[in-house]
Amino acid sequence: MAQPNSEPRAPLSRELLLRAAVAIADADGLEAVTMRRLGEAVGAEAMSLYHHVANKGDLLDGLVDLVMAEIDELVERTAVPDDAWQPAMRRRILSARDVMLKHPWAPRLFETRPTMSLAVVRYHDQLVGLMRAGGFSYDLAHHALHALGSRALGFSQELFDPAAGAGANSERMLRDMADQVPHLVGMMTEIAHDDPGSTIGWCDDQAEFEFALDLLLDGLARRR
Amino acid sequence: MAQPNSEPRAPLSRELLLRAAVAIADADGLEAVTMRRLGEAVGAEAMSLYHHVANKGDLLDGLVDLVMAEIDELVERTAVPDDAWQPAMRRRILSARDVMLKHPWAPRLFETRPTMSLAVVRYHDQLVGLMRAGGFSYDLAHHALHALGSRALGFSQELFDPAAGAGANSERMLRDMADQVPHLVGMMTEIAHDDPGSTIGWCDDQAEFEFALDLLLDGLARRR
DNA sequence: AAGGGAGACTTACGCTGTAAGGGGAGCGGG
DNA sequence: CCCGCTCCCCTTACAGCGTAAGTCTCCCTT
Repeated sequence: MAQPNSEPRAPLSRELLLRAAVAIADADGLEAVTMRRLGEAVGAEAMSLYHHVANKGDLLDGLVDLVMAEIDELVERTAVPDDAWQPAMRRRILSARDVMLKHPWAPRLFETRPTMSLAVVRYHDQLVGLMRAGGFSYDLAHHALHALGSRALGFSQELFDPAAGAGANSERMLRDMADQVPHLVGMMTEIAHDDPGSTIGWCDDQAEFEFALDLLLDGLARRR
Repeated sequence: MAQPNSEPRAPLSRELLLRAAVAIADADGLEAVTMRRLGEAVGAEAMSLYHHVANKGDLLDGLVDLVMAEIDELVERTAVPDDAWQPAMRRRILSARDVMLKHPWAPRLFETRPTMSLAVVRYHDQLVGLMRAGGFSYDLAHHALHALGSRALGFSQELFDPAAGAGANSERMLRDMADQVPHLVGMMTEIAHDDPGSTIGWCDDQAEFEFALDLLLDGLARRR
């Protein structure tokens, strides 16, 4: 008997924990990432994890860094080096968005973390670098970061998400309170009429995101 | 002895609970609003609160409605009825921002709530109404809501908040990693040089918010 | 072979939201 | 007049959270 233990018992490193945590978050959401559940996923007890991460905050910070690395990787893979500043920023931000869409829990995580990781700071630094190369003053680049806000990282909290309203009956719900929100009902029915295919999911998030992004970038181009 | 109980024992209504919860959140943050702490604040046990709110989610929804009511009240008080759409929206959104600044926990609460309250829907409806009156198509108004995102409600998550980084040494921290983020260091030092008064709090959040808002509104005006 | 440290384990504490059931005051009907 | 019903508020308890503290068991080094 070469293996006295029936369990192979993987070596249990910080990397392993982070990847397992991503898997849990992707599958069941960020709130499902608990120390006990993570321990179970890697075949260990909750307290054993503390030999590889300082505490839960450290683990979450590790997740942020992992997501940022994924963004960097995607940016590098799609890089066309000598773009003008505007398409370059656009590409970078849309790459970030692609990664965020793969990890729906990431936006909330980024917003919740009390400190900003070095990876996030470096990401913004690179955006400022693009703008500087495009002739921006530091002052305008500074304004630009604030104008973009979370959109710079590829997301903007969708407060106005009709799909969140109990699924398929949200359209009906809106119609029921037609007297209370006449303009929204008008807006929804008209837009749904133009594109009768999808009444739920009646707006294309990707297109909306790009519209808003271009609105901002165009405005900045005009002020440059 | 007219009062057999030494404690006056207020009647303990939903309104009372909500107001006490706001007080706790204003004082110690949203995470301090627990059922036990709230019970203590109103002189009752935690479980007694469930006679007036369905559960904690219901309580938080009540807080959202309370904040929205405060916004509506402020908008009504500062209303100058027949503005053009752009200053009207600007005023409305900046009123919302004023309320959010009074309740720093509100943005996170709004983003965290799984469903959108009627009050929030009505707020957006009124924005669409303003845009319609200003000649917007429903399609453009729809784009506009997405472009504004959380800014429509007076906040935009400040991911890039230097004050969050351990207070007064964040400038020094940035300088220490100058080789890693050269553009940010350049930006910070130049802007701090222009206004040597405040190195921490070196950017005026209100001005930045208004810059971004106007960037968006101007862009929409041009596309109208 | 002995010593030591790394990495896993067990136990326990205080915190959370809330399910379940007990008790007393006020009030309406026989 | 008094019984019983209905509100409120109470106490108790449970499962789950992050994690402090202490213990055991290998394996590597000297």
